[in-house]
Amino acid sequence: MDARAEDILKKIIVNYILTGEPVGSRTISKIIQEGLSPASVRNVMSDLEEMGFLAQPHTSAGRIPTDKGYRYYVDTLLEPARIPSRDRALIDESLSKTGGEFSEAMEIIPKLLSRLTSQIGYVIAPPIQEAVLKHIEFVRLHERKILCVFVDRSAVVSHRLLDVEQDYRQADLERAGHYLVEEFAGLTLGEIRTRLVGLMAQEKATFDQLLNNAVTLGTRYLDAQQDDRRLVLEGTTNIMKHPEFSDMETMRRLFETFEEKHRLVSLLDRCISQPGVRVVIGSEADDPALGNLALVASPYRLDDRTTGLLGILGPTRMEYERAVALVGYISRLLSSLLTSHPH
Amino acid sequence: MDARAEDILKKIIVNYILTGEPVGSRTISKIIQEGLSPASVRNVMSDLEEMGFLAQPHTSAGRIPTDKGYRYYVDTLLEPARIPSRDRALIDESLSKTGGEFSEAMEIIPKLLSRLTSQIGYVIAPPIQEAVLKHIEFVRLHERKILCVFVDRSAVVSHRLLDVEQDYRQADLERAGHYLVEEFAGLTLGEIRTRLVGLMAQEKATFDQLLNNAVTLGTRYLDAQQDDRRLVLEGTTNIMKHPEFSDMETMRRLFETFEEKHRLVSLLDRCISQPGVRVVIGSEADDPALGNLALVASPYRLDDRTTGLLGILGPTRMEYERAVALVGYISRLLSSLLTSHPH
DNA sequence: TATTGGCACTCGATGTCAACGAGTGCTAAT
DNA sequence: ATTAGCACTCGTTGACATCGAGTGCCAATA
Repeated sequence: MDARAEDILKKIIVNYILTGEPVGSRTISKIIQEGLSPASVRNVMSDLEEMGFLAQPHTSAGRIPTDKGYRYYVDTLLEPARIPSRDRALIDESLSKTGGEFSEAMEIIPKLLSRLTSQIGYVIAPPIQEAVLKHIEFVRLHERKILCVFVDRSAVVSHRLLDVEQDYRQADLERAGHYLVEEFAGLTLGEIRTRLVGLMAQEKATFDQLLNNAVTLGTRYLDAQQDDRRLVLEGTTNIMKHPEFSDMETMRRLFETFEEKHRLVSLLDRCISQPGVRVVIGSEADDPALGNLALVASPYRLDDRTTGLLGILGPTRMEYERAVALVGYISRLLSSLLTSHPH
Repeated sequence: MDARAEDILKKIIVNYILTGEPVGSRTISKIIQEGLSPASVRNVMSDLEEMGFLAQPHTSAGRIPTDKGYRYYVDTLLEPARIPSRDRALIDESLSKTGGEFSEAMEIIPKLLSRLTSQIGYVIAPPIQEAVLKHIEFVRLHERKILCVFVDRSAVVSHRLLDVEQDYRQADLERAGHYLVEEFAGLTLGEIRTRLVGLMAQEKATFDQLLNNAVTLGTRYLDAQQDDRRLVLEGTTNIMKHPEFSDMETMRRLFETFEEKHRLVSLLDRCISQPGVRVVIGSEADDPALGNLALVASPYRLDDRTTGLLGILGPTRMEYERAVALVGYISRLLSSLLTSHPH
């Protein structure tokens, strides 16, 4: 792949992203620096097609990028874009309004991403196992039913109904909650689980009633705890604006996917490994529902752990430069907010 | 409107609901009991059109019902349908699994409605003012930030961040929470607000610190409390199955409406007044986004207050008999579960 | 040897036209 | 009051021609 071919590939992709129309040799010939005739451009295009970077919708149409073409573009040809200062101002202001409170950032960031890109914005919260205990509370609802409310350090609240065998008194439940907070506040759920298992292993008889309750209820809660990570999507309707999704049936399946959030989460999760912005294009995400969608994702750090993910989701034909720049900027900003601040 | 016209109107509507095609005079002539020629049927149809019950998509097509036609059908011609016993079994089983726990019924019922009708199912929770205090808890997050967690008797949990002027100690917060529970458990938020206002009115100096904290925080929480009612929608993608919604732009606006839930809530709220199943058809809900949608709604009772709503939302061309029967049955069943059970 | 002008060819998009048929409204006969 | 008959309407379908953007290939060119 020589420099000229790269240049032409890039121009085709940029043009196609802009217009949505297959682009022909004449168009490229006109915008190219060194005067090249359409015929020459055609030769190059033909090569690019043979290499799998371009495709023709039909014989007498121009070329459009394939997923492989986008891939090459994103990996090799992408130039870092500057974020317009008004966008940057909006981001800075919105994020500072959260006061570094993670639970609020979870709401705002997908909205921000969606609004700035006209695509779908999303955020995935860190796995629940890494939530840090701030407060836990058991409330007796009636005879055998207890509500457990868990508060994470970042003010994320989750709760769960527990069916228990015996009838606890509310006062005992409170003491159990207190005990757990005293003992485990500041630890992650994962760590707490380990400790509880350890305690369980010790001989049960040595426990006093309080301890016993606390351990039992704590374990019950952790067991009931699903392994789901909260996912917030915003701007799903934006996808309907793109003409490439005019088929109702595909559309419907796509929206069903959006509703089954866990599927999306597990898909997105695979991107979390390395830091920095990553782009997954269409078929690379081996999920048929995401047929011609691409996603731009970046992990963010919370306390020097990189466990959450944020980004955008849109048609493969999207403005990658802008998207990558925005996602990168927001994830860096969020990370710094979350680590500088007490939460 | 004589009996024969009614009969014909009904047959047209039933047929149209079934097939989705405009229905012509021949079709009706064939299925009518007393032999009537197509020509006679045409005369009646012409009258019905003049009266505004039917319309023609174009001159050489059959007739389709207008909103007014559906209205007449629903009000006058609808015969109570029996619910297939397998559906009934499914409903009974699903609802009994909730154990009468309202918070769980909120999840299950819209799914049930959506699944049984292939439309959109929804439930609106009672207004927050009527929530009955079971437990309240204040958690100090940091200096000026407090998290308030509220638990309703039906295990519905809601929470809110409060910015406060002074730095409370966690122990004080706990005592304040306790005090509120002791004093006000079993009262609705509305009632509690009244009492708190009363307490505030008494001379502040007479309060001890504990009381003072409790009153202040309680009031702060109630003030921060938005007046939003929780709405759960399920099966929104079902709407895409219907050919009458093939236009992407309309579709997009519709889905945006679904996302702005408060708009839907206020729309649905208007139906809450009288008991029993109600049907609102298309234009009657003066919201352009719901263009050719109809909704079937029934309030349900929680403790002899009828304040929640449940039902389905679908195209005006829907099986009203089935829908009305299902919504009625489920709302009656839910009401009885919620009043017989301790929650 | 790389580039380019020229040219035949492909194929979707657009438009026109006729045939079809489902359905209507009207009128005159029953 | 009902209905058979008939002319009329109008969306749908398919055939066909035209247009034009774009291609592939080849021979000429620098």
